[in-house]
Amino acid sequence: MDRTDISLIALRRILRATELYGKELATAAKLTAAQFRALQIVAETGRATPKDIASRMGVSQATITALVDKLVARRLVTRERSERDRRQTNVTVTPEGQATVDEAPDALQQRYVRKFEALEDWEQAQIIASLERVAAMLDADAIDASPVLTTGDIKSTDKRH
Amino acid sequence: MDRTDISLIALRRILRATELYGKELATAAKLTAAQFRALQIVAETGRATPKDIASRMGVSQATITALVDKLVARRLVTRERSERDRRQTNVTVTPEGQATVDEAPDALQQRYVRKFEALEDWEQAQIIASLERVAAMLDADAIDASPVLTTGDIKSTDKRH
DNA sequence: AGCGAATTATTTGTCTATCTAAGCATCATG
DNA sequence: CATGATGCTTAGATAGACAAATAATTCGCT
Repeated sequence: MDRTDISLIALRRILRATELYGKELATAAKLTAAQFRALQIVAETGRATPKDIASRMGVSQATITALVDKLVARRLVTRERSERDRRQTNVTVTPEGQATVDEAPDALQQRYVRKFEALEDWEQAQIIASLERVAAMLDADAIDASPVLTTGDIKSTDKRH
Repeated sequence: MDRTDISLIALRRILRATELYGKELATAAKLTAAQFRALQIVAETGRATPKDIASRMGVSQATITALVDKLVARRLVTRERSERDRRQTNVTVTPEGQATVDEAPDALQQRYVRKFEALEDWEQAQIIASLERVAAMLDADAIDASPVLTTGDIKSTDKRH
């Protein structure tokens, strides 16, 4: 088996682990994976418009409407018309919603974070270089990928507004 | 922003690119992503039982029944009772099904393969080491990750049977 | 040999996610 | 102010997923 295959297999393991993690996380939070992702996006900065959420998740706005409906019903977010532009809706995380995200189980990501931080400097640097290299090889271009898998203290690289 | 965050962002880009690739692939093949994945699994060794497919995809058998129904309707696979164990069903890829997999569009993976192979030896080695490192940090353990994103010439690391 | 338990697949019913198309309100601009 | 663009929602459709129930078969044990 050549190196290309080996790298694909490792990649595949990463994808699979992440997917399973998503389900695990969602199950523990009593939400579906999609709902949890949406909630995370909102919680990241405290609020977001459906449009933002849709583009971050790569789905249509209609999907977000339904998703937000469910989150509102669970009182994890609220929905209000924006003052600045009354076509827009602000989806705002509630304390409960924030708590749900914060109390997400100590699974994959935290495991990853802990292990990553335990690495030697040079090793961290190498991994970053490699991951960025792979990401560059994979994505055609300009994909929005701010850290949804937030570690809790990242501020979104604010984009227009 | 610290290194952990940077690495998470890169990881996120990889995940996203791969997800989008899945959709792209499926659209081109006129199948949904799930259907395509199932077909790939069957095509990998020519046949598979619903049980195998379910565990490889991480979903229930009931889901596979419905998925295989659709693939059968499109004549991409056939279904017959196994001789060895008549509780089992063999899902076998048809020439059309195989062709569908083989003719999957020249998108992400091939882009990746080409670029990866163009790298210097030391760079390939570094990427592999990093990816495996990350995979190990992410997956709890023993996750089946044989190359579904097959490059066309990988034989499954045969497992019991 | 025969009975009960386990395994494999399917059916049925329900829920969620997702899309497209269409609609409504609002903003921006000529 | 009329027109078109933008942001969101609604409506209707399809797909994926699960749990529970069912059926067919095989296995384990006495």
